[in-house]
Amino acid sequence: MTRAERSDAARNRAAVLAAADELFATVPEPARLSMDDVAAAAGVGKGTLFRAFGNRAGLLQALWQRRYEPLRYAIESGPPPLGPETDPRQRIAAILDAILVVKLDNRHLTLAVEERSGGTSLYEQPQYQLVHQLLCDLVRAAGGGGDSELLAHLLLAAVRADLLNHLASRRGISRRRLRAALASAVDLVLEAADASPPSD
Amino acid sequence: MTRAERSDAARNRAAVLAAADELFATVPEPARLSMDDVAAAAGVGKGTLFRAFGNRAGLLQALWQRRYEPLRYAIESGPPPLGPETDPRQRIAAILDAILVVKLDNRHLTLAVEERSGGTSLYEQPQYQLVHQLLCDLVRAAGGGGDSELLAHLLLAAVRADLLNHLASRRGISRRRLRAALASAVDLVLEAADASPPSD
DNA sequence: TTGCCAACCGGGCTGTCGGTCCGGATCGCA
DNA sequence: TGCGATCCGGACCGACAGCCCGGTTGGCAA
Repeated sequence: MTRAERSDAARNRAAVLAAADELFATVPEPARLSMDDVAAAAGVGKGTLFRAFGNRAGLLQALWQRRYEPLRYAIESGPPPLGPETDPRQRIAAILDAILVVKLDNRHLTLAVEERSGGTSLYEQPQYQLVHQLLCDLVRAAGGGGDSELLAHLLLAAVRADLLNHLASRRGISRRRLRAALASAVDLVLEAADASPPSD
Repeated sequence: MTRAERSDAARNRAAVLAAADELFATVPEPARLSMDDVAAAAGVGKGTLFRAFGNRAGLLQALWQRRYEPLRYAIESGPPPLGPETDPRQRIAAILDAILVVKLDNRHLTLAVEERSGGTSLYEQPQYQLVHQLLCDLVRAAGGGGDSELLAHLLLAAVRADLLNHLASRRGISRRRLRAALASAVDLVLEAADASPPSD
């Protein structure tokens, strides 16, 4: 049984989240943003920061979760095209498009979140595994005859933060073009998967 | 004009390459392999190591280049299916398959190479840009009607080192299954791109 | 063979950063 | 108002990339 958080702890936690959010939005290179920076910006000691979030990854997870929460909810129990009542193929496209947009809107943060740090890679994060599992099911439901598990990984590889960041920030490719290309690619893969029946 | 390397420098350079190759092949977590470790294993001072390769990224590049060289040569001027005389669509498949295999055979090394370190991401490496450019051209030549530049990025995203490492090492997925899934995915994308004529 | 100097060697040193620690302050309940 | 559990904060630690510089060595010229 975890006891309720003391009021000062809650206050500090909120201050850290706010300051970190602000920092990640403005800083040019998220990897260069140190925990000391965050603590200083939040007007809080480093110890406080680490007690509240465990480690850097924990802080990043907390930040990302707040950003991702609305989308997660929309996918789990919202109306079409994200919600469960949608045709699988359209839902896959809608979900990937939504993820693309959220990641673009939070480039630096997602970049930091997906950064390999410690021993944990992107693929071990529960966030990733959840989406992957969902996509797996949807691909199967959409009649994909191939290796749905790996295909789901490939779909998600298309919206990796560093790729998006490179294309959008470094190369200056417009959001519209990115969305169009992703939609087209997804469409092609699923369309074709549907056209060719399972071989065994 | 760069002067020729002194013989002791060449010897040390070779010792470092050999030792590092060995280390990256055996170590479980390449990110944990420090420059001190490499220097010690090579029986060389750290200063020597940094003078020879500039920084960690330089060492990794040198190691990777040696591994990648044969493939690069085969692609640039070898016989089919990798060489220039191949039908574009088959060549794309062959190149991606070959890259997949090389990366699987040098998991830890490629993992370290593609690790984002300093300010440079995978997408800024000349190695990547070369392959990307080639794939671009091939996709166009294969009659892809869509955004060939972005499509080439998506194809390469399918063989990212951390994805492969996760699937092969962590999840224990067989090489055969990986190759089959990749081939199938590539085929689907190109097949479909070919079937649907350019929209504008 | 010898002398000379530029190139090279090596490992100690620095700066940075994630993470820990613990004495002191604070909260909240009785 | 008293008291203990909880929390605060910044000094501290270990790890690591990269720099520095006094000492050494290779290789050319005389």
